[in-house]
Amino acid sequence: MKRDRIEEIADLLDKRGKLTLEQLDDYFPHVSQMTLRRDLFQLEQEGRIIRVRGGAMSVKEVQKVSGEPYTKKTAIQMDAKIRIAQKAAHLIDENTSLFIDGGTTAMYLAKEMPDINVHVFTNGLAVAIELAQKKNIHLTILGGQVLKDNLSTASPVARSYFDNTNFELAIISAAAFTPENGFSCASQIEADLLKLTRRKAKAMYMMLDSSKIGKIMPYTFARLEDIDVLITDDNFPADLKEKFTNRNIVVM
Amino acid sequence: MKRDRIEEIADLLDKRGKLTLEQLDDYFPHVSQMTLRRDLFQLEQEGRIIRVRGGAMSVKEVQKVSGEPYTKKTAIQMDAKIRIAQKAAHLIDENTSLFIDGGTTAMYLAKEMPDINVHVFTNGLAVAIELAQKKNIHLTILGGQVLKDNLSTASPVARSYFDNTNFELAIISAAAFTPENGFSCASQIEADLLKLTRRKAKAMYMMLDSSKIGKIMPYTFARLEDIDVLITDDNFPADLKEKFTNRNIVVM
DNA sequence: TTATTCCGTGTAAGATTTTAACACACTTTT
DNA sequence: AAAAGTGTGTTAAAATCTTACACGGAATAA
Repeated sequence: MKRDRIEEIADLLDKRGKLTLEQLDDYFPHVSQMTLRRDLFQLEQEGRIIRVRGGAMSVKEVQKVSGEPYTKKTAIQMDAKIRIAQKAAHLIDENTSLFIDGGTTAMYLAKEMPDINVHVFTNGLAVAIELAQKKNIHLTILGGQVLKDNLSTASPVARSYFDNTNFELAIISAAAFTPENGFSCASQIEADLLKLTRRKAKAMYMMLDSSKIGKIMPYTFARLEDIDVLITDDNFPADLKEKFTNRNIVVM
Repeated sequence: MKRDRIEEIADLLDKRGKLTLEQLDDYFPHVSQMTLRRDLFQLEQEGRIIRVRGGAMSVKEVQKVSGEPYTKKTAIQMDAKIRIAQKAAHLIDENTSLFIDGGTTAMYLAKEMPDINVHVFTNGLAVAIELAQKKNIHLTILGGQVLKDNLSTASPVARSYFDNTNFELAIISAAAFTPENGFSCASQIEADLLKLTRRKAKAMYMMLDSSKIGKIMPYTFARLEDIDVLITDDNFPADLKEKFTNRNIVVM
């Protein structure tokens, strides 16, 4: 009842970005402004909206605007990445141990992750911050030098972490992909880490939005056949999809 | 003139997250509220802040992860902590290497840090995110299990990082202090890290707001005489101050 | 130089929005 | 059945914001 209305308000705000109390009143003619105010107050407490004079706006909306290098990046292909992240989140089973990389797609995955009992290793600061909010997720961040452009860590020392840890699954993303050059990224040290990850993990899922296809970055860390599942969006080319399915790689 | 003030307001908001008009008025006593309002309006036009009832908040603040327990904590004694952080920031020289812990005071220090060429080691996620915004700061984060309540990392493996690194200075904060029990914190693993830090660093500066005095936490990691400089606020008791200065510890 | 315009600012009244306090109906607990 | 709790509406008061106008100084034009 009350909760339904609050969720509806949250939805509206996420869609419209910003609403005045008057507009809200039009949507909900059967309750008073005061009630709507109280709903907004509650949503504010939950950190989902910001109340501004005259009404409220969605936090998500604000997060879209952005100015910084990293946050800027998150705007590109955001919708596709969120959808990919949602698919990936469904693939994660309880009581497992997995690695997630530090890219922007991974950050969306972190947001979409169910709050279940899993152990996550990551080299992404933003990923870690997101996951830290989930009560049931055990979280370990790999140390090392912080790469400022993507807020991930990379360090030869990371290897020492891996010596004593195990995980079944690695869910990672690449900055670029071509069938010839495989999955590549911008930094050598990151490529090293991901290669190492490939060896440690029993399975590797790759998140790749279609904008990455055809691009080449300096350091290849995996080839087409190295992965087990490819998670992508609807614009993924059909002919390329065949190349994966021919090798028994699940494309979804 | 006008632009300077506007930029200063933007800076303040980025650091403090949110300010009321009254607080702004305290910062800028020589101009009227109306002028500040107009400044805020302009910053809003530029998309850098959001005006909320009573004042404004930084867009960057919103873009950070919202609603986590950590941000709540930051409200306690915020003003004192910021002042302490400002003092500490002035003590940092260019071309040095230092360790900063992961507490909330440390996060304010990170915000106040000048963007100079230094190498910073930290075990704080929030600290790292802040410092990552500064172009000239080399940043290394210690890996390990993430403690969700204070967004810092702790791990026995952190030791392996320290084996190959050196820093002149450690600037840390404590959760509690009494003359008898020294500086203490809530987690054993964190205490271990800080003890180790003490041994690695040539000098140790302690940031301690006066609300911590008289409290005792389970794990002591340093005694009164272990530190070189104590950075605190104006409410620091005079008799206690003497105990430090008697041992040639600078209190500021 | 002098006049004119523009810009940034201050003041204050008026409009708007928000809060606080109380009342009421309805549900759940004791 | 009483008591406590929850969700809601109404209203007045408080807080905040906007609007309109005035003023001084700097820049520009005559």
